[in-house]
Amino acid sequence: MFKKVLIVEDLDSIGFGIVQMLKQEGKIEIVIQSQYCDDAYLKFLKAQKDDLPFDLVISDLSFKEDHRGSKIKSGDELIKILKLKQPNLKTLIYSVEDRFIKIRPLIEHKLIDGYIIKSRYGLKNLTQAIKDVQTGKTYISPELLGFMNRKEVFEIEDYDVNLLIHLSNGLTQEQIAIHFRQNSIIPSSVSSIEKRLNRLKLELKAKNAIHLVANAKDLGLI
Amino acid sequence: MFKKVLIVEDLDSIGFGIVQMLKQEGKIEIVIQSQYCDDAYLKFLKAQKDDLPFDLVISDLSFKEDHRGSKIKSGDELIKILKLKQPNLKTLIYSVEDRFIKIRPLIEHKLIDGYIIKSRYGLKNLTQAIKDVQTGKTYISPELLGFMNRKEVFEIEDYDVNLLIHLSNGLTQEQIAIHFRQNSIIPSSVSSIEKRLNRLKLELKAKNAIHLVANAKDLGLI
DNA sequence: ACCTTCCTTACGGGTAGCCGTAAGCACTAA
DNA sequence: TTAGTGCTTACGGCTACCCGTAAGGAAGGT
Repeated sequence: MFKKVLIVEDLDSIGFGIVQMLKQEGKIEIVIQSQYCDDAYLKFLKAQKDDLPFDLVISDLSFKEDHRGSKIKSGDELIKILKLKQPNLKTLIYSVEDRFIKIRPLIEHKLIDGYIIKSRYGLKNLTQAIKDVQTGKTYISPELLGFMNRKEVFEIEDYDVNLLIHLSNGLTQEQIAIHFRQNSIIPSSVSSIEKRLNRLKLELKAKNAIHLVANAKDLGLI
Repeated sequence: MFKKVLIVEDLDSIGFGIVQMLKQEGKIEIVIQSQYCDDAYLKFLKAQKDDLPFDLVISDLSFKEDHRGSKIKSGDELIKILKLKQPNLKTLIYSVEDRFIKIRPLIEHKLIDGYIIKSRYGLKNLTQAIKDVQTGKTYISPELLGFMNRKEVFEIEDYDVNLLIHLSNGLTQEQIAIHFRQNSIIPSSVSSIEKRLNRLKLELKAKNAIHLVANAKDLGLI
């Protein structure tokens, strides 16, 4: 049974909802809440130092920037750091993000013990996830299970994403080639860039460059 | 003082958070919750029929589709219908949407009595909004106030949005022209389409068509 | 009627992108 | 060494797009 849980969630309505729910369930002794990744990190260190470490962290993925700039920008970054400090820590992500392309790396790299999509029944799924993780299992939201077995490995590398970003910023292929050459990114020739874009158009089923960038944005690639 | 409030919010964690908060405040007698626009509409009609109508509706803007298809797709649609049924109804939108281009029409058309952005302090703002609306005022989230006075009227019409959507779907200007001609949308010539796109590129500060579509997507125009 | 203005449309020259072909180069296996 | 493979690069023809110019037409004012 988890004793001490850290909730990291920027939106107060959701954080409040989770905390209230956990309190009503009444199974977890200490529930601490934080609205900033950096603040969560400090609370985590403090707890370790006081010899009262957390045994579960539930975090959102993306956090709005505000006047307090945060050094840690996202939930997966935060968890990566926390796991380094305390490898036996259990971690859950609770996020509206439902694009599998964003979620898959988190699961495959065994960064997290569960991924719950914030949905109509997200809270219910979250309580189930907590139970599963307690018994050593991994929890994946039911919406995602259908994707888990398909491997259709989108062979999209950082290079491709980089290329698409430059394209979406209005650079011509020529300009991208020059930029790549200046920054020693290979391949850098216009010809190779064309070739890459062709492959991407095939993979993302795009008719032309505009369509390609639009699809990449919809998928959350860029 | 509001007696009966309807909360329309698909994500259970948020709906739960709002309801718990209102209960703790203890100023509203009846709080009813719904996770679907269609269901909310039915509950609303039922309340009218029973002569116990709602006097405030707090709704999200966008709702995830799920196995139950909903006829009413968004919070603003819902509110539009409810206001027809009961013109004195007070309405608030509570949403993560913070792009002013999406929010402005709701405010300008006097569709809503307040807009609260779900943020770190969204719940606090929501309670303030409820108070303001009770006294006949309109509430706008502080994040938006800076934009309210600027009018820099983006002269972007449905025609332009339509055009951008076709473009983002990979149609060539030629194909769009043919489509427009077939559907009696004017102007329909390639030349006019080029001219429109030029104007849009100026307004959205885009270097080329790819950049234009990317910017339009970021702004939430398409 | 005539002119002005605004919008739509047409056309033509220059440019970026698309597509196929092929040369250059590194690495591997026979 | 030689042949084969895979990746990068170069080039040329074709298409789509970009941009300026100008003709045609509708609406409104004098």
